[in-house]
Amino acid sequence: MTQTILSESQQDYLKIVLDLINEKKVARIKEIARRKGVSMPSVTEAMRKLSKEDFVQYSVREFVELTPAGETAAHRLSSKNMFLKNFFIDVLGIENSIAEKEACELEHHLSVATLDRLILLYQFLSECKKNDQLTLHLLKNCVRSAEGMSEIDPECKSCFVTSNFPHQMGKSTVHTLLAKLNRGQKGQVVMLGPDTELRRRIIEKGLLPGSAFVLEEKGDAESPYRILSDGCSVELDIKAANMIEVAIEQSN
Amino acid sequence: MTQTILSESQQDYLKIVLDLINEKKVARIKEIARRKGVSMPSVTEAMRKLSKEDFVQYSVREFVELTPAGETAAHRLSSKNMFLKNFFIDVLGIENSIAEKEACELEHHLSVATLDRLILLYQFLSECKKNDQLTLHLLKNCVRSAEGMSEIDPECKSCFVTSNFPHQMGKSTVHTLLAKLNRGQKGQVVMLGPDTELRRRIIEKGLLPGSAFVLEEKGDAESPYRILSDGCSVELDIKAANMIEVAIEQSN
DNA sequence: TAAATTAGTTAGGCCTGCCTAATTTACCAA
DNA sequence: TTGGTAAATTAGGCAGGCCTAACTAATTTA
Repeated sequence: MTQTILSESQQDYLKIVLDLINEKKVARIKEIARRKGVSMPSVTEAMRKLSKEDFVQYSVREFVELTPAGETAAHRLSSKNMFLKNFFIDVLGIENSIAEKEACELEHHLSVATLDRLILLYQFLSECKKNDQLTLHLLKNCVRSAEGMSEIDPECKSCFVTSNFPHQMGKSTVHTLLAKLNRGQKGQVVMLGPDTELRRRIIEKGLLPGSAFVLEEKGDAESPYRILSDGCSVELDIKAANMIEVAIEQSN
Repeated sequence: MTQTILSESQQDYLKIVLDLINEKKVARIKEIARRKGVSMPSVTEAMRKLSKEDFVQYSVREFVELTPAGETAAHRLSSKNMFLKNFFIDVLGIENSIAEKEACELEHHLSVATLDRLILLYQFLSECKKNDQLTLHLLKNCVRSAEGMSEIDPECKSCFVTSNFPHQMGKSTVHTLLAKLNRGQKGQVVMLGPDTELRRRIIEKGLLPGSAFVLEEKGDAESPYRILSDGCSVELDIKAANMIEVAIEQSN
């Protein structure tokens, strides 16, 4: 596996292409240029280069498509971005549009090790939600409010964590393990389990708390689970699938 | 004030120069090159450019010095770096050398707004230390340990926050406000107060939790406090000085 | 004090990632 | 079927931040 190193800019291109394909089915040079804020010739050039290194499939005057390698890279970046943004909004209480910008700035520079720890912190606060409202109130007041530090706001209703999750958005959900889902079921990752080694492998595949997905193929001891997240296919062995807590919509 | 924008690389150079001046009194081309991992001609060129824009004072074959503008920029970056590193180590439990590298990666891309929130989070955990050991234990177990998530380690002795502070390093300290110190006293910033506007101004000056300093000039309603931190002079009005909690060594 | 060593500079190049201007292609509509 | 228009490409340039090779200045050291 020749690990070609993608520059930040190249990764951005891949992410934009992925987004466009998910949103509009096809990725055109012009739209890529618009989103990246560069001129069309710059995009043409970049696509040519990415296609030479086999991250996109592209020939003159055709739509841009992602190769599996490109999809992997794009998805990785994209999910990091999503998580960071949620972290900033949910934990640090940063305003949406700023959080978005900040996430784009930082996504390239955050190592998996650190990301892992941030995820754990995020998960810790999720746990607190269940049994330690007081601490959360305090945290909210400290971190979020302008005049923090001393008073508790008893009116604090919104929660810190997972506010972008479906169950925070008016839908009623239940939690279960990914391994228990059936083919075709949709869900959203809530929590990754404790095994560090395994957790990192999952993180590297771009499956982070907040990732929405559909189960495409239910695996077993032999064959892997295959899920579709962000338009990208991700394979997980059963051990990993048993370590991922997910939220699914209540079926009643 | 013509806000010349410094590139990342240029900021790095300034920080390295500051470090060298603090450590070895003078900054030589060769040593800058070594630390930055570039060749000497690259440094010469960079210094020439920085000197043209008045961030360093430099003429051929002489030592490099920082101008006030350069010092400000360097100090800002440097303190951001220190804080991030501490945050990674103390809160996220990341291993020292990785934390250091990660801090260097991220320091350029973290906005003051986000930095502010991270500082508040850090301070929140400091507060917890006083009255909520249980939550900290949980957090420690969740975020730091490999097998997190479920068990509480009753043996957890080290604390999360401020472990790089003098009082964590075997020295006995007391906390007070910066405004109350006398000229010549040394201290370390522990906490910034609640006023967001003011707090940001302080953060922008590079005075963050963890910053060590000496009070050079005690101010009053008229004249500012002047402190020396990291070899850089920082001025604060009395309002700011009253908002900064510091640790000083016990004088007994 | 002359040779050797080390630090720093000059000159010339390279690569990335952009740009503008001019041209080509593709498609749509009359 | 023929313009017209929009999308994309080609060509040529530029700046930042690096590099190597060759040279010069300053400092040892013998």
